[in-house]
Amino acid sequence: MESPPTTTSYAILGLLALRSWTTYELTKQAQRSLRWFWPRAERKLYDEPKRLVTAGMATAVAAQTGRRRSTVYSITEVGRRELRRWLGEPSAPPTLEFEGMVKVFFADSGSLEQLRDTLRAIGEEAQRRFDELASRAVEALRGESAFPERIHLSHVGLAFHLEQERATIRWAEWASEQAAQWTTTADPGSWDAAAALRHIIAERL
Amino acid sequence: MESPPTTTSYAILGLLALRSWTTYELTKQAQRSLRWFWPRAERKLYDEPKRLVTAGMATAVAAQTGRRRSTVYSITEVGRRELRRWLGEPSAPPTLEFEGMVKVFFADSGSLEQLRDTLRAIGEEAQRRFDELASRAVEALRGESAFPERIHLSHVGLAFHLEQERATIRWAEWASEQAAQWTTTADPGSWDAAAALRHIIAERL
DNA sequence: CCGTCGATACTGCATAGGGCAGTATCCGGT
DNA sequence: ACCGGATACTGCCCTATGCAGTATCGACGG
Repeated sequence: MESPPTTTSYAILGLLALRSWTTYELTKQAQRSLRWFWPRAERKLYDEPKRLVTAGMATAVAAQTGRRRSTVYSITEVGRRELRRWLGEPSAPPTLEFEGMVKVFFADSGSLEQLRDTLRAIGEEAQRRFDELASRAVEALRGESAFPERIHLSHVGLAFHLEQERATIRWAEWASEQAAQWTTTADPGSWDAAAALRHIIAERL
Repeated sequence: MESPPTTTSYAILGLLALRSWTTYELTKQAQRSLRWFWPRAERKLYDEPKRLVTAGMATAVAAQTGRRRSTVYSITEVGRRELRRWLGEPSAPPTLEFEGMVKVFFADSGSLEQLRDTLRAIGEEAQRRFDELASRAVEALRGESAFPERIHLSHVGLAFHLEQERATIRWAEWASEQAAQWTTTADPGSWDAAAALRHIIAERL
């Protein structure tokens, strides 16, 4: 690895610390767990383990299923040490990419109907994600987790994401109610901005 | 523009729909407003308006301050139409990149102290962002906004982000309390996973 | 026994995006 | 006359995404 390891490198390294995986398994696992807080395209997850091997943080063992080759990656002692060290480093602030919110923010270039649809879609998507997380939680309660010895860590993660999605669902409902009082997207009419804002600020702290 | 416009293209187009800007002003404005839901590096914001011009959605006018050149970009009628059309299209689901959460998720490869520090840093960062958003809200209440006719839209956005940060602050506190009960990062000891999870699920819905 | 389909197991390529360094100029204050 | 901060960008290298393409394997149906 000529260039220094990225957060993605350490995310993959973290998965290798749990057990050895083929790249294919690694991509599936990343979809299941990492997706929520470190989403990466499958394509990238095929490159990253190779970099870890170059850096001495992982080893690759070629496997065979009939004529089909596959590669099993495992963490090395160097890798464990590096991972441990990284866990003590300061983190980059979280970043959110939210296309729906871009549409809400520029809603005055479109119609009230478009805004309503955007808000509904945001709420529905959040509900879908909430349900997925909730069913993951229920599975864990039934002991159907892949790493039962790690449920304390997946629980705190789950709690965060459930909170986020729930906040989004409630916000989308509130925003729809507000927008319903507007004359057009560019003119809120008699809608009381100050009252709405006071409500927002009072609600928290 | 040979390749089709991206969400970033439309985000810039949205800003141009408000008024004309030099690229420099555009980057500052994007830092202020778009950063919260569509963060992009300054570098990218210098390229994007050129693409809009190529696509016929904006025009560039060269300006001069003494010997220093600058470019003022404005939206075209085609641009307004395109923006309006885009507002009616379905959006990509939101994605979150949260390095701190990667560290929490893999905390069992490190020490309890590292986990405590990570959770504290997450909470502090969320508090900082909350304060920044809150002061933005207070400015708006005092009528110090750059686009007073658009406060209804910035308010709904502000409400969302305040909610998110507040949820993060509360979660970081809760997670710290949970972690304080664990023996090590790999062993929660007598900590009751099921109780914690029921608490999480009961809390919402 | 053969075809198909979904899962496994990748690679190449074009483009978007990030981060950092570098190059200027302008303006206000000391 | 000089300095520092704001204005106004560009080049370069690397990360990351998305999509298409190439195979093989195993199960199931006809």
